[in-house]
Amino acid sequence: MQVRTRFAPSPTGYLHIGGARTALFSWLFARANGGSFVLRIEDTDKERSTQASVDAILEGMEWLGLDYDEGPFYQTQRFDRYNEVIQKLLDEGKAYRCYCSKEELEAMREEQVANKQRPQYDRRYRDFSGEPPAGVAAVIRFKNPLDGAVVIADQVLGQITISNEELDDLIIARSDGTPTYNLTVVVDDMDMNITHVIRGDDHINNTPRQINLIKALGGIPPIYAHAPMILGDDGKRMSKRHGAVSVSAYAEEGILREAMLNYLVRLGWSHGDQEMFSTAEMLALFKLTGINKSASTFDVDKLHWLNQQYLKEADANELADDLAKRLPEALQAAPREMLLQVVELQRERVKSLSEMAETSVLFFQDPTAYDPKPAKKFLGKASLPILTDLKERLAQLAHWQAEAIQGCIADYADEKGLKFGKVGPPVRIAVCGNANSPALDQTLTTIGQEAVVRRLNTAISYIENLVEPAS
RNA sequence: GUCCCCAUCGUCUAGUCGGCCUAGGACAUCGCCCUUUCACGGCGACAACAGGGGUUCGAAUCCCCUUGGGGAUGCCA
Repeated sequence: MQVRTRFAPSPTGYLHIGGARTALFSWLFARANGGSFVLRIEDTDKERSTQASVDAILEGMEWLGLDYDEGPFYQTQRFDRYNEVIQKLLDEGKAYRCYCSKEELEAMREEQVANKQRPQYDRRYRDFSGEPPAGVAAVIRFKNPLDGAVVIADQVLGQITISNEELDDLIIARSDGTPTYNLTVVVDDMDMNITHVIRGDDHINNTPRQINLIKALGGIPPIYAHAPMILGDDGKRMSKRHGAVSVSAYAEEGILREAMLNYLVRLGWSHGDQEMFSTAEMLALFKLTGINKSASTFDVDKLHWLNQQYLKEADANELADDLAKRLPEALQAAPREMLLQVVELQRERVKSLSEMAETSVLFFQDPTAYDPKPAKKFLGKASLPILTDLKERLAQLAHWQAEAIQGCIADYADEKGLKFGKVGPPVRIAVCGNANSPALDQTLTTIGQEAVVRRLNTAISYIENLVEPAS
């Protein structure tokens, strides 16, 4: 059997973490089994669907590298087909028109809740044959079986049984004639020959309705696999409240694609104790049975850790390209060689590319201010002779290389009977503006002799102009 | 309220059909080491089988109940 999976988002927002993981699972399962992966946009809710959301979802998928073999199909372009199916159901007596208004249904629900009954449409029009009320636009409802039960053989949750008594006659076409979700999913999954439906377990409750619908249409239900939800750090369903939940926000932050995929795949799925998975490994190891049953919580710290791991391994040229783009505009023309050096110095020190860009400005631009705390400590009158002497020596260094620079500073410290810890920090603050920069010798090497000397001069005049505090 | 699902460290999880689990790994946190800073790295510490009943020679693993959490209960998907 040719495996066919699908990802079927509704375009009512960006591609969020949960959706991305569902897509990843579907994609992995299709690819791992030599099957096809279909993308379908479920845009039947015209009120909430937007083109911007479609674009955002497509972009997110592309960034993640989740390529699809067919689609994107848009449900709004398949209304003729849905109407055909609805008509067929009507003709066969498997569906009927219901003339209840939204207000009536609302009142019915309220009364049932007040009487501690389960809210359910009372099927008053199920066998109606009289004269329909005038001026009411009907909805079309599916005649759900009245007894028996639906059994779902879920690939991750196991067997789930739901009594038909719990299910009411769901609306398959709105009063304006447009089809609703449960109908369109069923028609599409059948028409597109979907064999495995992998989706979030918030859909578990829809599954028995859909199975009943499929059976009424003479189809064979696909195999279902409901992945647990991803929750925010407060245990609630992920939403904007929890900070960045869109995949593209992480792309912007400078999370590597590989890190994102790795994080996503480990959220609710595991293979023993293994933490790191390349895409190839995921494809080789992914199985639906490895998916967890319980919901998991999104943890951005672990994502960042993973990102750092991938940053260490990433291609230097690609990182340099990205770094240049993220630098302030005036600095983007920095020499390639220098960008590559900066990447090497920074890749182990940062958790994201945006952080790398922020902390790398100092290589390309003289400090515009000194970090107050370390400046107060190391850029005082006491440092003046050190900086002045070192500036002279560094300016005369014939070979501007890390080893020579290191030797120059160390020799100076030796001669003066100073510890390196007395000499290094003032130079660091003077040149970098702050106290947390990469190894001093390599940093100076990368910044370049001319700029270093210039920066030391600036720091020297800064100190000379300091108003000596009354002591 | 009703229905469905879930339940191991703060978080992600390991835990092949009950014994090798005085519960392992990773992130986070905290120490120590490395180090001119910050990181990286190394070593170590802290930290969990929700509770109660069973079944069994033996249960984190099986059953039941309770509790807790999530989802659904839409002319949203």
